[in-house]
This record gives sequence, structure tokens and C-alpha cells, in this order.
Amino acid sequence: MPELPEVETTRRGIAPHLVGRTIERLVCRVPQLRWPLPEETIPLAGQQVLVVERRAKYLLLRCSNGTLILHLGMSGHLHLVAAGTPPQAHDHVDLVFTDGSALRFNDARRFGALLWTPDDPHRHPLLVELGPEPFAAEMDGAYLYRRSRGRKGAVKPFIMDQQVVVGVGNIYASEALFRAGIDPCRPAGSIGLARYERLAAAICDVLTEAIAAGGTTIRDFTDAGGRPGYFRLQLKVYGREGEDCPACGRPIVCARLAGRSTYFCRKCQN
DNA sequence: ATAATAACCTGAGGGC
DNA sequence: TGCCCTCAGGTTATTA
Repeated sequence: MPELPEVETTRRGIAPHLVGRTIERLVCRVPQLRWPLPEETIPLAGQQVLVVERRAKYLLLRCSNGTLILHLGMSGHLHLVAAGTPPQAHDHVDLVFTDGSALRFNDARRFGALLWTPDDPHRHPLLVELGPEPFAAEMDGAYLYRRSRGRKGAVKPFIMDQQVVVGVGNIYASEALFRAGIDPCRPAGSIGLARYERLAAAICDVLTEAIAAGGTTIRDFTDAGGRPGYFRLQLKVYGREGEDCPACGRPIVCARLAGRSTYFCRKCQN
């Protein structure tokens, strides 16, 4: 479910409520997430939350003695609950604070993850191989051009590869390629520098606009306050098979690339 | 090394 | 109403 804008929206929602709070304990009702949650090995009691960061689609709760690494998977949500709020279906984990309120993790499909590291989280095996943030200065057209040389796979899976650039998922990949006028099926290595410059800009633009709108809610994404994101209204192609292309009026088509639905306009993208 | 596929889960929606 | 099928915003493991 969550791509970079949804994770960033979540971070902004929870951070003001977490920073400076002291953790009392971790309550785990269902430890079977992407990896079994080793609850007893996470020494959270008495620690303070110092800052809440985002790296790629991961949230990093920097605490006094280490970092809680969180991934929302496809269906994960975080929200804050008052003391005594009874858990509902798929409320798997609570991070309980000393006043009894809690950060609650809900994840129907359980593809999400919670991990603890006492070390620099950026050196954690899950994070160390990640590509640059889309807004980093180094992530420009020249970078994408260089990384794509010799790659025969389609450009859409290429920009969704978290080792190339992080944060771009299935929705925003289609949207960015539409904005850049690039056919998502084209081999990544066959695209020139000028078009990668357009693509790099399009990725930044669409992610920035989506963050400003609070993310995209297709099915069930909500922010920490339970509100949906409104960028769905601004999607040009994703989920719009058969509708008119907003630029030329021809029907938007859907293809399957690397197992993922891919939406584009045959006339405007080539 | 690269790229496609299966797998991990639950729930919603469509067709019959 | 129920059953079976497909699909879903992600990532990892396995297979060519």
C-alpha cells in the first residue's frame, strides 16, 4: 500500500506525538509479520523517542539506545490510541508510552515489519543497499542514465528497483512515466540522457505533489489521524484503464510488467 | 549479474 | 447466499 508519500505522511502524523515520549513496553498480539517479531529481545522499556526519520519506505524511530525500524508493507497503518483503547482486528503491535497511550500497528496482510537495531540503522542489511532518496542531489537524470546502461528490462521495474532509487512504487512509477512521456515497457538501457532528465524531474514532482496531498488512498491507506490521502484525485493514469488520456483523449491502457499492473497512454508515451 | 516468477497474507469484488 | 477466481500501494527467495 504505502509508497514514499504515504510513509512520509505517516511520519509527519506520528512524529509530533512521539518525540520526547518515554516507552513503557512493546505489546505484541501477533508476532508473525514479515519476520517474526522478537519481542523479548527489544529493550525498549524506559527509552525515549528522540526523532522519527524516514529512509526509503522505512520509518526509523530513533530511541535512546537504538532504533526501531518499521515497514508498512502493503497494508500497514500506524495510528495513535488513547490509554485503554481496545484492539481491533489486525491490531498486531502497540508501542505503549508511560501515560498508557500507544502507537498502534495494524496490518491485515502482515507484510509489514518491525526490527530493532542498537547500531546505525543505515548500516542494517535491509537499508545498506538502498539507492538514493529521490530528492537527493545525486539522483538526477545523469544518475538514472548511468545506472540504466546495459539494462534490458523495462524502465518501469527499473525505477521501482529500490537499489536504483527508493520510494517509487507501483502507483507513482506509472504516474512519473506518463509525465515524462516515456513508454513504461521500453528497455531501460535504450533511453537517452535527455529523457532520463525529464523522468528524474517527474519522479520528484509527482512525489512532492503526493506528499502535499497527504498521499494516495486507493483502498485503505489512512494517515496517523485516520484520514485518507487525496492524491488519488490527481492521478492521471493509474487505475484509469479505458478512461480518456488527459492529454490526448485516447484510452488509457493497462499492461502487466514484472507482475505489476502498469497504466499508460500509447500515444503520449513512447 | 539480470530479470521474471513464486511466495508471503488477508480481504474485497466480480461472475456464476 | 455462497463459491471460486482475480486482484491489491511491497519485498524477498527462487528460478532461468
